[in-house]
Amino acid sequence: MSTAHHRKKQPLFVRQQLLDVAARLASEKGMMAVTLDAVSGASGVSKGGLLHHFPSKNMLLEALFDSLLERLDAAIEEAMRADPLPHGRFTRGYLHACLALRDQPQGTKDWAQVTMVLLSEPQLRQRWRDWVRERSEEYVGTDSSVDAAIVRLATDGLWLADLLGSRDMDESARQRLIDRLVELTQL
Amino acid sequence: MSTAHHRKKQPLFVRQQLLDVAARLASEKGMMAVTLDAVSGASGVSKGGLLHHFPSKNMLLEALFDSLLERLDAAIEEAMRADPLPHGRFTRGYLHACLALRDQPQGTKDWAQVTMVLLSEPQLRQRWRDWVRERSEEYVGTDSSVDAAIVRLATDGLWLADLLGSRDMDESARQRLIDRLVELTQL
DNA sequence: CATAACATACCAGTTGGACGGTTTCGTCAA
DNA sequence: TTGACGAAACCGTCCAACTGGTATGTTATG
Repeated sequence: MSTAHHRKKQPLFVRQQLLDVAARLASEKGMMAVTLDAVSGASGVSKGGLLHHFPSKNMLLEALFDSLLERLDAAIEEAMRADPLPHGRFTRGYLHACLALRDQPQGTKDWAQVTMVLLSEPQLRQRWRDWVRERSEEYVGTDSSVDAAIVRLATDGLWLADLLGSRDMDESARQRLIDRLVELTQL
Repeated sequence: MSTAHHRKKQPLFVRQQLLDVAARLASEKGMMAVTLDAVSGASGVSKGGLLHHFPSKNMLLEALFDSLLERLDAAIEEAMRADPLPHGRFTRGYLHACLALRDQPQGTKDWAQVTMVLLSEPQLRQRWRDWVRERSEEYVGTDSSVDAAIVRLATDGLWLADLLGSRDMDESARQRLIDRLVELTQL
């Protein structure tokens, strides 16, 4: 669809498109709706083509999950660069990265929803666990206070609340909550 | 399996057993593994019998989710009864209920994991959203401070960390974290 | 004996994925 | 510049296993 004026094959583009479609299906219809037929159908790519890019369904899911993690890493790194204070920097980066990812409509639709859906598969849970462990080891010097842990947990909770659409909180209350969380990282 | 010395048919027992098996499959193998064949096979009940108790797969999933919510409600209520201080009582009840549910091996294996897996289906997400909204309206008088909200979010995060098995935290650190959370509800 | 609680058999559609074919691409010699 | 050629990118078809669900039993229970 809409290859437009680019005539050359763009395998990376197709690959990304397949991931996007899989992500959209996952967030909108749930895990059970992510089938090879559905992905290939909704993306206009044949199933053979899909299986060329991702040799199996598991490979597709893992690739999707990895791309989400990369996006999160990039967002965290960006947030940390703008933060002069070392103490609790990673925790604040994690907080702001999660907040930033929920809004941007570009690329993968709903980052949080897709992540959640993918976490329902045990194999991908292990990947997440590894990610968490790596980070917590890396920033043990600056982000291991009790309050920092609480802020990170609350960030996960916020992430969870967002994806479930519990929109009972107005923006000002939300902002006060975030301010308070930032404050907790600095204690 | 193991109807033992009870000769009479026990439809409620069978029903509960079916829910347990579905829960175990969900938490151990993920959402994609929860099929009617798998549930009936693993429980020793025929598929016909399964579909007698739950007219469709959706009905089964919804019933399972409802049973989890009931369990959570009961645990919260129990925790709240033991709490003399009105201010922040629901938040503390929520915290302690989630902590209590994760340990007990009886009945449904891993409460958190199953809940998470079920939340990957959009239809069930709506049920959860309703649950949250009801509670937040009911306890608006005692549990609407910023810190209480943070504690509830952190509880969700803790719940999430537990289910992902991020076991990097030792018990003493965990206890200090919980103490701090309780402290925050009392501010 | 009516109804609930199961089991057994069966079905049409879907599933993941294997397979062989066709087009496009990069590259390197002539 | 060309053209050959192997690899990469993709398509269409086929299939066995499985899917959720129905229809029809059989047995227990009140």
